[in-house]
Amino acid sequence: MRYSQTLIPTMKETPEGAEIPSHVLMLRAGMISQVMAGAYSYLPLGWRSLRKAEAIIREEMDRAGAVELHMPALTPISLWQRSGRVDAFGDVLIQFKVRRRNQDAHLALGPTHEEIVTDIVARYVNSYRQLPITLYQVQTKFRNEERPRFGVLRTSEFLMKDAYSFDASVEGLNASYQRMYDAYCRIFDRCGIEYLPVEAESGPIGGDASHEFMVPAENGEDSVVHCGACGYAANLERAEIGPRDTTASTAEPKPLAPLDTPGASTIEQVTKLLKCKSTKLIKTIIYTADDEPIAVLVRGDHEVNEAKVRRAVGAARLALAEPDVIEKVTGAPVGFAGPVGLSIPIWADEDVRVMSNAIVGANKADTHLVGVNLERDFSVTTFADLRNADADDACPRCGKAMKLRKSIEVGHVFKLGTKYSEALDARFLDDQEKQHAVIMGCYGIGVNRILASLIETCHDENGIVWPLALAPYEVVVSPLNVSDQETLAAAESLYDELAAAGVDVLLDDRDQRPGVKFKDADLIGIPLRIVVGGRGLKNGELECKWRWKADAEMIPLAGAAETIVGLVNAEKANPTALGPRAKS
RNA sequence: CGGGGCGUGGCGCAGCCUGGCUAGCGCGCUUGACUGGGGGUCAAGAGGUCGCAGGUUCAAAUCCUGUCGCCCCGACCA
Repeated sequence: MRYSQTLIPTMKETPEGAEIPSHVLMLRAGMISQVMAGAYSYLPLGWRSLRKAEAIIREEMDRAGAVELHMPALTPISLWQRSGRVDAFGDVLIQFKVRRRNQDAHLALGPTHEEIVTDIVARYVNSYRQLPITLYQVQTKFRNEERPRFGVLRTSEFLMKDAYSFDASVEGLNASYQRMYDAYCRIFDRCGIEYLPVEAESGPIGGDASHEFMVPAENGEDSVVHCGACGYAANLERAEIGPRDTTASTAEPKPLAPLDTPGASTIEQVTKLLKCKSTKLIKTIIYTADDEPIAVLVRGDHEVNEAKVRRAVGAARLALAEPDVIEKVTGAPVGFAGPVGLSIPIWADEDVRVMSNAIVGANKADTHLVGVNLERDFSVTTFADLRNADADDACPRCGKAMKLRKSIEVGHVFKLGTKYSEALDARFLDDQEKQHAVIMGCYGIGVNRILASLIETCHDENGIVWPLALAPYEVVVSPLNVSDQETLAAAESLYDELAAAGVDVLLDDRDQRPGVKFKDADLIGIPLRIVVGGRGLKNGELECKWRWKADAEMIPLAGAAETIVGLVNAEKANPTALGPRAKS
């Protein structure tokens, strides 16, 4: 492509409103253009990169035996009603009515496609002989995000690769899941992304049923814990916590005493009022577990993990108790609950075991108790791991301290089970003529997020540093002075040869000063830059520079195309791009 | 949904508090000349309903009210 004939509106300045590197650089490099909050046009350069990511995904999906199809973004609301997800999605589901033959057709834009694909399988797959099968598509998804943000990272319309596996047995599901998991690793490896497959909350299926593929990045919206020693990684909802600090306090037990704390109903207010650390408080939260009230205790600086509580208690349903239940159980308004004198089951996180002279709610309005001690003042029904993991918690595998890392979720694999196949009647007959619901898995990749997370971790002060795999163009040929016939002719013939050899090459044929061309090439991050200038031509040489290297090297003009093709192929085969280390 | 910020040529900003000449500056753009290895110089230009609506005033980019849009923090996120 000739630079003069495409549209690459680079910007010297950062548009107002863009703050994180991927957003700033995608705008400045002329890759995207905002249409409204949460919706972007992909300009030619951005579109090329997006298509490269898509192509890698397709190749690896196909290699893993998945079959591509294409479903509509437009869907009937009835499908979502059948699965019960109209309510589950709430306002996130974009729905509307259109007039058709004087009737209202109630439609929704697909936020994901479990219902649609399951309906297809329900229609056409009836026998175990047709299983297993994995179907996938690359499709635009629509979600009415409460708050679109961070450029292309969270938008209301985005490109997603979604795959769905259908199996006749749990063993089959496990095999399909593993194939997708492996394919995901290959995809992100090929994209040059540094990623972490983490254990994720798996919902009712339990077990090893869900992994998220996370890219550690400062501006990520999610947090994962990661053990640098053994590699254990999990999202906060899922992370187990290793051995706790069991050193009992040596402090002399103080007498139990009430204290007036008017209006202080939150941990923050209490710590401010009493000028104490939140680690001295015991947070008492009343839940209803299958409609029975229970109290859950965690240290003041910790957060209750509802999934852990639900599993520990063995409840099907767990919810924060309604205010009237809390008042009935504790005798106090919300914010003053405490374990002393409670008559409902008390579940406590392990860390509560070693607390002494704690501060708790007094089960009385505007009052807290100080000098509270386990056994003497209250007892706990059961101790368990009930809280979210945090930085410096011990790794459950090796016991070393874990780190908390902000991350971007780029992929998610999930064993679904029969939730949708049952709701939408996707059943098959086994070889005994017995009918079963098809067992499903679903696997998503945010294509836009691949680009954003790559840029987020691979840029320097001059711009994007693309790996060859995702770069919109692999090579840019820059004649420094296009009004010099010799320079232009040399650049054009090199450009023709490279293009003929199948290299994605951009010819910067603009009548611009060298500085402008260099700055733009760096900003848009083309991996290999070939400079055709009078200085080199005199010696029969071209300058050749990788975006991620500090220095250029000279190559002979004669046979330059072959040399460059060789360099590109070598880089493709064995990437040396600095990756995240290029970060400024 | 709670909190905060911003809307002024294509882009980035100043002006607003304390109302008053023809609304400025940088970048970009057009034309010409010079220049030609890291966003060059000179000259001449084009381009703005100051987000929108209403109000106050002799007079509104500036003050008041409403409204729309965008961004950030938090809550939420199959």
